[in-house]
Amino acid sequence: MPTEKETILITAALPYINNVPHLGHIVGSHLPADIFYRFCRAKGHDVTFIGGSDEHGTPSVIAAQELGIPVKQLTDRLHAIHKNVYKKLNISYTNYSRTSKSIHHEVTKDFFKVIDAKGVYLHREELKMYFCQRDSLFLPDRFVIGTCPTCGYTSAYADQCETCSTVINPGELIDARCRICGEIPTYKLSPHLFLDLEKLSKKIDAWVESKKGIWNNHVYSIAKKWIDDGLKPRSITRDLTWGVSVPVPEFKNKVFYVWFDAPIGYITFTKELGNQYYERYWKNTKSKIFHFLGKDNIPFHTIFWPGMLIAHGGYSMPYKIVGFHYLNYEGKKFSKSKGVGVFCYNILNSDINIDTLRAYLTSVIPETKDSLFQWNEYRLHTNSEVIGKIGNFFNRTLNVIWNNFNGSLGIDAEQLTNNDELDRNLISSIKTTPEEIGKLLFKTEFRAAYQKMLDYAREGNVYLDRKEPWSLVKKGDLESAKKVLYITLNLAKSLAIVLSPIMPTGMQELWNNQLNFSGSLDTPEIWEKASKMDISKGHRIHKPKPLYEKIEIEKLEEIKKELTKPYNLNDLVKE
RNA sequence: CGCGGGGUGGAGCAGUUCGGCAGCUCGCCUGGCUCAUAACCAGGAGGUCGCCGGUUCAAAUCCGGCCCCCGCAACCA
Repeated sequence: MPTEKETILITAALPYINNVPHLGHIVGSHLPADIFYRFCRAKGHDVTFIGGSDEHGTPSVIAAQELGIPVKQLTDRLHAIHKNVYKKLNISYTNYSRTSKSIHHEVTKDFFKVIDAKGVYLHREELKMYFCQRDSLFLPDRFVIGTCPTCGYTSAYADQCETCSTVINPGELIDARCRICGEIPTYKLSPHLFLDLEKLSKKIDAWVESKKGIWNNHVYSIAKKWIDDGLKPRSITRDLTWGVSVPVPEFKNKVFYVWFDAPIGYITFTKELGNQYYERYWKNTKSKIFHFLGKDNIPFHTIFWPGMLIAHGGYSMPYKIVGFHYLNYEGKKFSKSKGVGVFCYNILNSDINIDTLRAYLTSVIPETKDSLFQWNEYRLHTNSEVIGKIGNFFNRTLNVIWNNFNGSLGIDAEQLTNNDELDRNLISSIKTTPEEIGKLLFKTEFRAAYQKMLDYAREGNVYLDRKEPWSLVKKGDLESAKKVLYITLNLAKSLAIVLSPIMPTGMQELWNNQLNFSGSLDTPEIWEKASKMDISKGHRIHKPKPLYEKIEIEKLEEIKKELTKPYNLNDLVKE
């Protein structure tokens, strides 16, 4: 039965480019989005996967300034690193772009102009801001440092003290000075544009309400709570030069707030692929847009971004906001400043197996609460689950066929007569399990789906142990042995397909070089084949060999050392 | 009393809607088996279900109070 073909756009949260990504970023959006994308493609949906670097905003400007380089150089360099890291991890973006591109500036301005022309959802307000006379620049709060009125920390920001976490109100900071030049800033009025979320509140609420049961509970609750607390107008402009300039004469020296321009990137990066993509996903009420992101991003994707879309009125609304919790590292938080964690820059030069890393990470995707990355768990997972259960099943099936039947069984499903209960159970499992796994994946329940894949492999192992085809061969009962192996060979084919979204490289190698099937596991609608017993009579496999290497403790130490090596941002962006 | 999510053997989770012997996978120990990169089978150790109190024949589950972790708190993104 062919499933209904859906039109699906998948996005992973745009990583903010003031540093290199760590594993928490990978597991919290890029990886699940990629698994989902690969699954949807295999299922035959019309699907596209986009993302890109979020380059604008104060933190990049400050980071660049501290390194003494132009901000463009910083983001050029970091964008390249991000792009390479995702490629290395087999994150198969259809388009991984960046917000500094001119097309994005145009799309953002157009988006703004449509809202502006309606004259309903935007208004201006004067804000009292720090202003540096020497730089003749309004200073965002993070550009102003001074002494915290609560704890006396001398490098506190104007909005919040990093040491004692106190929120500092405008004007309270002692000895305020410009972070760029050290000058004592004045305080003066600056006009800004605001998006009136209060006015949009009812519509946002109705939309959120319609997502009950589709979104995960915590995503729905967070959105609902924000609305119940009362939405307030939010400024969408900043006194910076790095960003998308505001196409209004009065605001010509300002840029859009990064949180205004960044989500519009989802539209830009689709449009970049061609107008037909843009029309199909963003101008089509039937398209389903899935946003994958970490929990810190939930309010922005459930409130602010939909508010923008409603105010604009001309685009499809997101279908599902898939929010994840955080991954911790060996019991601590990932921290770039403290050097805790795995920094993906190191992955570029590492020979760590990407499939097994992806598999372990899938098993700890923080779907319902924060979870833990632990090196030894990675080793154990690889050795006992990926190799012991999955790899071993492939290996023993293929080896027995190779060693005793010269790689070809010479039968097909027609010859499966006189099946006993064990045979019937496994055959029935092949017919139904891929669909069950698919349902879980479509519901973005990745851990449960992966667990089912492992159980599926286990079923094959148990069947082999019960049937002992190697003993049947010894006894001379070749017909029975062939039957058993024909069923397990079909299971192997099925497993390769369902596992491919998580372990794309190894499964593809198995598919072509060992199972000896042609073509790619990316082929649309290949998922249907996973529930078929359709291997032909004359099919001949190739010589089997192990797909993955076991990780010994010494090897683990080596990988760990390599991947946790501290890096110097300065060296990465200046070379 | 700011809000939300979470707290169940070492790890990841299910069970809480609607109370009924605390379960699954991995790890650890013992034994069996062996085609395979040691899978599978049998057995075992390991838990105050965050804490305190209440309701009940019976509480992980219902009620009240509290603690801890994480995120958010709108000019950090």
